[in-house]
Amino acid sequence: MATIKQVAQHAGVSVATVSRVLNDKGYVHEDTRKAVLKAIEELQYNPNSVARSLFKKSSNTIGLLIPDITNPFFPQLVRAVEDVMYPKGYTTILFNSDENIQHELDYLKGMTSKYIDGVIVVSNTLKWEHLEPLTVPVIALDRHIDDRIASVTIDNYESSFKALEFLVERGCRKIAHLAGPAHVFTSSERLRAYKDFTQKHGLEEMIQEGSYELQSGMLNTMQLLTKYQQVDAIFAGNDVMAIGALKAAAKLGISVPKELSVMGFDGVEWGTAVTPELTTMQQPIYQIGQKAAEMLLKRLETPGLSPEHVRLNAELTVRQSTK
Amino acid sequence: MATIKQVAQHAGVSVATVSRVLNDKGYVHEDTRKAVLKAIEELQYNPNSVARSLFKKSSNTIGLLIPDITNPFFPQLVRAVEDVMYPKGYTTILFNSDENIQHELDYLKGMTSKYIDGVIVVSNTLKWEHLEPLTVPVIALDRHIDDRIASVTIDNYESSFKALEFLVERGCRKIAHLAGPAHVFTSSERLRAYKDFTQKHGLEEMIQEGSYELQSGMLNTMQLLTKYQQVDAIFAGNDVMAIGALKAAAKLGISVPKELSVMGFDGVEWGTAVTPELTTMQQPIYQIGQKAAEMLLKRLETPGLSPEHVRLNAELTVRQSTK
DNA sequence: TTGTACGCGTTATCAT
DNA sequence: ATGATAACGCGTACAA
Repeated sequence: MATIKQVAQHAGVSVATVSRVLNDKGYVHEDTRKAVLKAIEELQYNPNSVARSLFKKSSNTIGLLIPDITNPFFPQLVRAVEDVMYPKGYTTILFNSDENIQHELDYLKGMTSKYIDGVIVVSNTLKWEHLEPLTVPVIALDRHIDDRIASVTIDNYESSFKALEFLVERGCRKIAHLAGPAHVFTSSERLRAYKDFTQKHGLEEMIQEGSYELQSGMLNTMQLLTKYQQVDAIFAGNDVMAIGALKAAAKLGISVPKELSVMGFDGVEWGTAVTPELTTMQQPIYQIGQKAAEMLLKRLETPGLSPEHVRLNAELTVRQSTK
Repeated sequence: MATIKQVAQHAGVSVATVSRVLNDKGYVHEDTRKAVLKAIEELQYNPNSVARSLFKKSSNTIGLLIPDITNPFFPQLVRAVEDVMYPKGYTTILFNSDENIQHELDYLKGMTSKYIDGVIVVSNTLKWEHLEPLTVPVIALDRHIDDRIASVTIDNYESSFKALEFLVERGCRKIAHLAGPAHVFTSSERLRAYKDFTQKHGLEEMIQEGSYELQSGMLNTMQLLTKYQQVDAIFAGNDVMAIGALKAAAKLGISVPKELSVMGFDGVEWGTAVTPELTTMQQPIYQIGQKAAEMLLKRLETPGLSPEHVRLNAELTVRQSTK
C-alpha cells in the first residue's frame, strides 16, 4: 500500500500538492497535476480511509440497527438502505440486536468511537435518553421512538382497521386476532385496532397472542380454532403468523378461504410462495428503507434539521386467502 | 468525546500511563491505575477506534461479500458469521454484489483502504487474480474459487445424486430437472449430477433452465409439464424454484406428492411454510457460516496458514412433497 | 502555485 | 513505575 508521501516523492512534489489534486482543492498547475496523477497511477495509490477518518472525524459509514436479519421483513429493508447509501459513498454496517437492549447499547457505544456518521434504528426498547447522547443524526424506522427523533413509520392502526373492514365486507363476522408479542410496538397497535374495531362493530373479541414466528402462528391458530369454534376469519399480526395459520388450517382440513379467511400484515415475499397466496396489508418495505436512508442522507449533508416524521401507507393486497 | 489526553490531564499522569492501564501493558502502580480508572469513569472516556486502527493497521472489521441478502439463503449465513465474529470483537460489514464483478472489485478496493482484517466471499465471478492482491485472509464460501483460497462448501454433486436416488427409490422414473442459472457454480454442479444420474440409470433427460426465483420456478415448471407430459418428479436446483414448482402444480390441479414429487435443494425456512412442506436436500446453512467465520478467525490469529478446504454434507430432509 | 509543519487520537519505544 | 516523543497517513493553515 503506497502512501501519499511516496506518491509525493515519486512525483517530485510535496504531500500537500498531492492532497490538493486528490481533493480538487486549491490551485495546482496543470503540469504538476498530471505528474501527480501519473505517480498515483504508477504506484496504484489508494487514499487511506482510516487516516482520512481520523482527521475528518467522519468515516462515511452509517449503522443500521435491526432486531434480526433472519426475520423476512428485514432483508428488503436492508437492501433498500444500502442501495441508496452506497452510491453516495457511504458504507452500511448492519447490527442484529435480537431486541436485546444490552446489545443495542453496546453497538451504539461502538459507533461513536468509530466515527459512524449516522444511524438508522429499528427498536422497541431504545428510548430518547439512549439516543440523545449520540452526536450524529438518528432515524427511527418502523417504530416511532420520540418526537425529537426523526422517524419513518406506517399507519399500523388505520391499516389494521382497513384490513378488518375488508373482512367484514366479504361477509366475515367471527373475526379472531392472532396477535404478535405485546412488547412490540407495531403489534400492539394492530391489536388496539382490532379491539376498537370489534367494539365499534359489536363483534366478539377473540384474541390469541403469540410470537412473530411460523410455529407460533400455527400452534396458536390450532388453539384459537379449538377454543372458538365458529371463527370465520383470522387477522394475523404479521405475515409469518398468517402463514402459520394457513398451515394450521390445512392440517385441520379447514378450507381457506371457503371456510376460513386469513389476512396477513407486512407483505413479505413468503406470502406469494404459499397456496393459497396470502391476502395481506402490504407495507412498502423497500420504500420505507429508501425513505429512511434518504432522510438520513439529508441530515448528513445539512445537520441540525428538525425531526421529520414520515408516515407511509400500507396497502391492501387481495390474493387468495380471503373470500 | 473525551480523548486519552484529557484523561491523562484529569488524572494527573501522562498519556502513556493511561494507555498502559487501558491495555494492561507494562508496569503501573496500583494507586495511579485507580486514579486513571476514576478519570476514565468520570470523563466517560471511550478509546477512539479510528486512531487505534490507524496505528495498528487493523480495524477489527471483516467484510462479508454476498450476492444478495434478499435471497432467502443468505440471512442465516450472515447471522452465523456475525454471531461468531462479534463476541470476538469483530464487526462485520455486509456487501451485496448482485453478482456484479465491478461492484465486487469496488468493494474489495475499499476494504484495503479501511484496514479490513479479513474477507468472506460468496462469488461466482471472483478469481484468484482478483483476490491475490489482498493482503488479508480470504475465505471462499459456498463456491470453491481456487485451491490457494481456503473454502467452505458442500458436496453439491454427491448430494444431488442422493436426492435423485431417493426419488427413484420412491418409485419415480420420469424425473425432470429444474436447473438454476448456468453461470452459478452450485447449480451447474447439481445439473451435472442430474445428467450423470439419468445416464447411469438409463432415464430420460428432461431439463428446464431458469433463474433462482419463485416466478421463474413456477413458469418453467409450467413449460416443463406441458413439454414433457409424463413427468412424475421434479428435482429443482434450489428450494425457491421448488416452491415455484409446487405453485405451478397447484395451479394445474396436479396433486403433490401423489401425481408429482418435488424435491428442493438448500433447506431454507420457506420450505416449511408451504403446504405440502418441501422435501429437500438440506444444507447446514448456519454451520457453513459458522465454520467459515471460525476459519477466518483462526487465520486472523495466526496468519500464513495454508489454505484449508472444508466440505460439509447436505442432508436429505423428507417432508411432504415427495412420495 | 507550491511547500512546511502541525494536528487528528492512539500505541510503542526509549529514557529516566 | 512513569513520561516524552515518534509514528500511523492524511488534510489544511500558513508561509513562501
